[in-house]
Amino acid sequence: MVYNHQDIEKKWQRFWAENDIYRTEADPSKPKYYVLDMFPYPSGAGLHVGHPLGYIASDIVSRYKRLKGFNVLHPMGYDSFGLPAEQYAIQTGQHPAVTTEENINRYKEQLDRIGFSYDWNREVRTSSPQYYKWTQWIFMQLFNSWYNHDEDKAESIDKLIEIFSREGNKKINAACDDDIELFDAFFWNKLREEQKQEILLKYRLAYLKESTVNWCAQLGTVLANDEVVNGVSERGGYPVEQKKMMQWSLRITAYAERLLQGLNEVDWPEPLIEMQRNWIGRSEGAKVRFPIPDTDKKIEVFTTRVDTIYGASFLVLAPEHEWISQLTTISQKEEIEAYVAAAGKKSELDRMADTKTVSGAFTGAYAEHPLTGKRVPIWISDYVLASYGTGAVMAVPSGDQRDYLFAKHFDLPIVAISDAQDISEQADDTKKGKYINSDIINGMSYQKAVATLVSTLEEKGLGEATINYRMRDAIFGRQRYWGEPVPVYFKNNLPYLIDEKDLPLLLPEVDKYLPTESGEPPLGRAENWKYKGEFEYEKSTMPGWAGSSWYWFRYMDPKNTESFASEEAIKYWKDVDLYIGGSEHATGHLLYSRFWNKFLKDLGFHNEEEPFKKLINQGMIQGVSSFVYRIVDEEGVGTNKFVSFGLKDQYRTTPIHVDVNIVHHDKLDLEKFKNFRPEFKEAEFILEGGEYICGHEVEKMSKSKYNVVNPDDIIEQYGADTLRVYEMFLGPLEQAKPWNTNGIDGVNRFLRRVWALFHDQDGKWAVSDAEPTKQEMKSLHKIIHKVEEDIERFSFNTSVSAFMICVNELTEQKCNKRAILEPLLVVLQPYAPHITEELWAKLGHEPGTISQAVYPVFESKYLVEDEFNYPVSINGKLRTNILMGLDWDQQKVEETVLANKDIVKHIGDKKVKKIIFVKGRIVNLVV
RNA sequence: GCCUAGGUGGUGGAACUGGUAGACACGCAGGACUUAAAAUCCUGUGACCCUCAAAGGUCGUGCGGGUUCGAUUCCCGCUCUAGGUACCA
Repeated sequence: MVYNHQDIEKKWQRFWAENDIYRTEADPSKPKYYVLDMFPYPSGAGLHVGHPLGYIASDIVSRYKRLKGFNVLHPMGYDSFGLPAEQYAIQTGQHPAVTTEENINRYKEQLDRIGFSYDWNREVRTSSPQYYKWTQWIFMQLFNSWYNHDEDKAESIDKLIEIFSREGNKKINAACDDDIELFDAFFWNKLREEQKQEILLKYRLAYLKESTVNWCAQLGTVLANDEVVNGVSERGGYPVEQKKMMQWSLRITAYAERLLQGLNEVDWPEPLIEMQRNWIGRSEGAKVRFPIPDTDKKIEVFTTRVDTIYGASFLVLAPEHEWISQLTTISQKEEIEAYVAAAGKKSELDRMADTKTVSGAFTGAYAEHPLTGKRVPIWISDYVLASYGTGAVMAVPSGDQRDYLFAKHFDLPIVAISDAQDISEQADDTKKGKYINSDIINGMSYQKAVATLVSTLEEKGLGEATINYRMRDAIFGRQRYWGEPVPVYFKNNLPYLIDEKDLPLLLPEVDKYLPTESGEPPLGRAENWKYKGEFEYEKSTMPGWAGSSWYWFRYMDPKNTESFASEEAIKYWKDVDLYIGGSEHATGHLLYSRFWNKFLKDLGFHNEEEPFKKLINQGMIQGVSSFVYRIVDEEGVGTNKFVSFGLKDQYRTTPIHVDVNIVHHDKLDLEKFKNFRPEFKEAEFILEGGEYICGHEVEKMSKSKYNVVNPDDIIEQYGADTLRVYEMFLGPLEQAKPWNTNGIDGVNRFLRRVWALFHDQDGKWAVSDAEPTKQEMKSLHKIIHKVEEDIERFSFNTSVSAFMICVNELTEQKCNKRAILEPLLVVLQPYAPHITEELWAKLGHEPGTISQAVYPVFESKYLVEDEFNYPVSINGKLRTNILMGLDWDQQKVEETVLANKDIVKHIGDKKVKKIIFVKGRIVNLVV
């Protein structure tokens, strides 16, 4: 019987589903292992061959860990709220829920064909009310919490109210809005309910505030910082402008320090950790206040170089700074207003593109230098960003290149502050040398100067050491339809949570998915949509990342109606041991998830500071586009003649993308090409060696480039097992690589050889119960050891190679012995589950047990000692070229060889060709 | 500019803590089976030199140095590629 992948794979996939083979239950008698894939957004295009790469890797790890006796949680679900379904709904009127359902079904079908070991009983969909009920519920907890910096955790808002009514807010060290005013208990207790709510809103972790947001007019919504890339929207690439709006935000900045510290305890790729560090952007420095004479105002600046304070010859405010209009003198009013208006009109993109030209305007006002008391002019310029620090800087032209250019341009004083500085051509930010022109720190070194200045400023009440973070609070509202409704209603213009009993707050039906005529979000179209028939609901919905910020908890207990996951389930499954997904989520999903995880920990729902202990970024699989070369006539018009790649230089040609599915090994299938597009029906070809050879190029996989390879086609032709093994064989998991099918035949051949081991030349089942030879045992144990080692370090490509070697060796030895083949199937099962299931069942085992049961293959009794261990090199460390990885007694071997230096001819059964000595030590044995 | 990762045959890639560089696979060449093709199997395959052959030699992991008995691996400088990030004070 030949290996028929189509029948075998269908048969086992059905068997697994019908018998619920991969069902997982919490089982305290077994150690748990949680393997998570970043769940997909089910787009209309379906899966291409790049998507399953990470899923295959995680599936291999899952199956392997099961074999090792772990209780493995390996779920899959859908991040099913999102823009494309809504855009489609706007165009067609089709409800996004319908589109989403269809797409999910298609995804499920495609995923099932690859043979994953997901427990589909645990599937989650972020857009289902049973799921988003709990997303809303977590939002309510955020609304009901504040961040206590003294305890370094989130606490209930009730506790805050209690403190307010007892002693006001003077002793509170909270994460809050920066316009807080201090009050005592007496003041608080006298306030009306609305006034209290207004103040509390400034402390809540989910809060509503007038803030500058990234507004994308084309998408009709605001975007979070991580959703804006290079000044345009991440989705669609539309322009984004700054706009002031009342917006829901999450106070993620309260967690900045913990988010940073947590990075030290996770096992993540270094680039990703670095990205998050940069995004959080911690910088140590000082806040310094420059008083404005004749007022009680002080301009606060943030600087990382207080030591240069004596070189501060002017202040610069961002054009958006809120005091500008008050500061500006009458004579400067016109100029300033013109500048502010011009800066406001500039898009983020323009502002970034033009960093060379120096521009700015003088307000006419002066501040007082906090240490020298000298008059310091106040300027505005767009090189100062409103969103960073305090939106104002003290300009030190001698130490900062931007300040230097500004000073040169507007002829402002440049004061050297160190004797080691060279400021003739440009600013010099050296910390070396002795300070000059710097009064109290003259002659000091950097460290001492900073300490002296900070204490002096603190004494005067004009500054203090501080830590500034680049990260901003996360804008949480979206003016969209297809997202979770925010469980909030308004009374007297103030937000209140709906009753927990009323969760989930269902997404209402609307007639169209567009904003209302009055500019309200689509939910404004819902008729009679009022809380208790009376109060207006919040009309914006949650952003795409809301549902994905806690989903790994839901998999632990997906059907729970009492809580987001039961205490027992969380206690057992704890956290994600291995998380596999793309690096594009570095500053979005992965940051927000860590934030929600820490928040839920603070509330006592679990005990893990970090949700994802180990994380792997699978590399992107790019497409390889194929080209045919159409001959162009004198006028430059394309003919219907196509010339093969090697001969194209003899003609005038234009390259045309051709569907990669009709090209194999760069050779074009001429008949299929003629049917590719009607215009090619009568195509003629100039061949080389009887073949038409195509050119190729690596590009991103996309429909328009005809280079999308669909896993279904590969599975149809070669089978899911081949696809799985081949994707692993392609190269290191974390590396980006182009898809090509050039090597797939080799992998397919390997699987057929596995099949052939169990059959004789006529294709009849032929497995013997004979005792294996030492040679055969050696081949087997090499692979067992190698697979274990490779999976532990996520080096899947090398174990595929090892499998090939193993099968070649066994084939050569004509080994058809059960004692060898049975364990071989077990270790191969994670990579190729279908073919191994089939052979496993034929060996007389209960179907399904291979992927379910713990098999003692990895236990030591299967590892035979000593006799397989041959040293190859001896020098403190061992290399085993003959046998991979098995331990051997180094000292013993070394002693033996040294004692018999002249007569050693064999080690084990290997002939020693050469003993290499260096300085009397054996460095290497050539065998 | 800054941060991070990387540069190995015709190709994808091995070489895990410094120890025979190029495993495994693709491709290519030759052969077997076949009327023929496909499939399958066998042999060869880094470059160069030498040899009828066996054998042997030299060079070789982006470039230039260094440490070492020995470097793809460690150190210094440069260069190129990919990803991230940027008036962040």
